[in-house]
Amino acid sequence: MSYEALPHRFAGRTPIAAARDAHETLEAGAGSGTTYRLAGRVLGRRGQGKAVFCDLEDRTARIQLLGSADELADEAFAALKGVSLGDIVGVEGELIRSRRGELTLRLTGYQLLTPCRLPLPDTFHGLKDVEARYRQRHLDLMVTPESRERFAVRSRIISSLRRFLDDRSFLEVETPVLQPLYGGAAARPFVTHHNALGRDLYLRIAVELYLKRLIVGGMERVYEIGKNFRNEGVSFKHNPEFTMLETYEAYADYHDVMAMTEQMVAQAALDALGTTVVVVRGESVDLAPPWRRLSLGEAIGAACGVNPLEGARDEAGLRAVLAADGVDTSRDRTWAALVDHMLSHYVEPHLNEPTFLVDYPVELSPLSRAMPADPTLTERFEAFCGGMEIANGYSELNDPDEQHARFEEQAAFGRAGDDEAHPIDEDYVHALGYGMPPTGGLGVGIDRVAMLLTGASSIREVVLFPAMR
RNA sequence: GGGCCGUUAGCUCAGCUGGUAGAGCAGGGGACUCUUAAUCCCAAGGUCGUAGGUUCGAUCCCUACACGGCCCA
Repeated sequence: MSYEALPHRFAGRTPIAAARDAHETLEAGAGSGTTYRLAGRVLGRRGQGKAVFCDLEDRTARIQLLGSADELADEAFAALKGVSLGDIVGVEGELIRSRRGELTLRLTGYQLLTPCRLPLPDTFHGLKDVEARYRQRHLDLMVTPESRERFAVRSRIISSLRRFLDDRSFLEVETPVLQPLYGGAAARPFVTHHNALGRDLYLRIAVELYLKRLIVGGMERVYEIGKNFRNEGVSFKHNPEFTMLETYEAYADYHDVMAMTEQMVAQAALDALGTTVVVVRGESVDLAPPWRRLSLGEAIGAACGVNPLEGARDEAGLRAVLAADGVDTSRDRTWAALVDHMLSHYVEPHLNEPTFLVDYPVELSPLSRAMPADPTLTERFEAFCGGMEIANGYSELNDPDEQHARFEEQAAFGRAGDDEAHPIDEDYVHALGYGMPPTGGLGVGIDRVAMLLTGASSIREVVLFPAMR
């Protein structure tokens, strides 16, 4: 088969679902009198000699085709008899319902548009090999309807988030992926090199510090949806590149941001699924506001008996609590790292319902504003659902001197062996010197939200081409 | 990083106590005018993840490694 002889286009086609929907009430054995042109991939074939039945599938639906020697030209019928599973074809004919009750296009025209030259996976059992589904996503999408739907949900989530923010006068912006200095999160970066500039650059681990410069500049409400890169292990909830939404709103604090977060995620669920109720790890969970709010210290205290945020910073004491439960703390170099470890060990896995943990220690939150009543804590929250962190936000620290001091403290953590400590960003501190209004900021892990709304138990199910070894 | 499990035809899977492999679907050829996991006939398809070891003989037992899954850290 010469590709040059194959059509370059197929005009006037109707989505299969639209053709089906228009004739749902057609009776068995009856014709609709309506002619359609359909195109898609052949995923089933049942030969009958002088009659051929196929199943044609496009993005919207599947429908049966019936081609008979009586109604097709000899050449077209011969071509149809030679069809292979997986071939992409264009057809034309009257929509009827077969005697057995199946909506069917009775063909008067048939054209091969593109052949499938390789054998398809078993069209009955589908592609079961998880590794093959990730490495050859095109095959997975072809034969796994659930997979196609999962990525359609993901797409609807992202458009819902954009609509939500656009409706509230947020401006979508784009900031550098290649950065001279990384920041905005506790993570190890990827390093690359710019030949012409003769210097190393980092792939961003967050967009936070750039978006806040825009707030200093007076943009007031900004957001960015894009890839972040973190040079860390992969797990069911970690991919080295992942999609994050960050928003910054001038004149708002973390309470405002929490309210927006729960509304925005609930709206995304409504837009993507038609409901705010999702099934998470076997339990039905409602994402409708308001979400539960718990203080971080009390949540840890309730789970293990020790509230690490009460009294003095007792590094040895926390280490002993974790060690008593068999947790290896050898890589936790600071008191803050131990608190973070307690959170992820005792609390996070059990937060199935949407929950805001609030009031994080200052050592763990170098970019958040301190609480007036207790400067050891900050106006910060993280949102959890399904045992995962899905969002993080705070009242933004806008005091340049305090920010500089926090960076210095981070540098000390770095010298103590914390390889996720923030580097000092003098340029950012300088920008704060021009005055950043009181601001509330937010980061949302889009992949995690997509997992939540699709019931996926691995991030690889919601990332089209996940990182594989 | 640790533990457990898996890797056999393009796909889904069998393969006993160690004797160099089978099925269904797909792909090739043929029959069939209402089938829908269509059916029937014929032929073809394999470095049993990789490398060692034990053995007369290894898909099978042992070791290491690779890749993947699940659980723990």
